[in-house]
Amino acid sequence: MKNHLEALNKAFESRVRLGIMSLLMVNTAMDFGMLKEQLNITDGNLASHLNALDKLGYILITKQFIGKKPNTSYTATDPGRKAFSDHLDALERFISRSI
Amino acid sequence: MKNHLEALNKAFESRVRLGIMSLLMVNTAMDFGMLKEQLNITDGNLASHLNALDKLGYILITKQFIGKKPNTSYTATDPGRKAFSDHLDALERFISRSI
DNA sequence: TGTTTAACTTTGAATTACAAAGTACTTTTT
DNA sequence: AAAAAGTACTTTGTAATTCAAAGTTAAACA
Repeated sequence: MKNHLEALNKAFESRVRLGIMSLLMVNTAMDFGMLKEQLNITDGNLASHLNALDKLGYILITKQFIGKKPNTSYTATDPGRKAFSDHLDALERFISRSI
Repeated sequence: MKNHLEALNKAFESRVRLGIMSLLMVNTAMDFGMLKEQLNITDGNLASHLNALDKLGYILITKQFIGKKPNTSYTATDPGRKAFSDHLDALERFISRSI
């Protein structure tokens, strides 16, 4: 596929993963509950998308206890930030050619 | 889903349909062969995506003969242009909040 | 001991995407 | 006239993706 289109990252074609990554670009870290609330999806669905991003090395998962409660927090890795940023660049180039 | 994300149009989540519509925004009309060459996909795949866009009323299909050869050409309809433009706006708003 | 909370994992169903093969109709080639 | 090729599909079958719902684990609270 020509037209800058192949520069789009398949990982970010899903709205959920696009949402997760954009949240993790703005916020240095977010925990499971915060993501779930922002994205308004079921926990199983969220977990599976987080798992996909983790497998790609785009996010870092940190499990800890806050007080007595388990808390898992997610951060974008450098490769993740790079990949997302590249994707946004591709989208921007793409848009500016399409208007 | 919050964060402007629900404003994204599901029809344009696919790279192929994104590509088709962007080509039809720039070029007033394109025929099957041109689209196939630009997008570099099989004809069956292209036909099914064109069919999806047609069902949504986003493109107009015109069948004719050019010389002795059958020629089908595709144009973006006004609702199609509007929908695509709205999608790009949503993407832009989304991107500017994510960098 | 039983229930709740957090963060999953598993299951299953529905949708989507795609390549490859087949089709219809016409034209060109032999 | 018969065979091959071109255009634009449609059909078929498979693989991948997405999601909700239910089940799981482990600790904490009542």
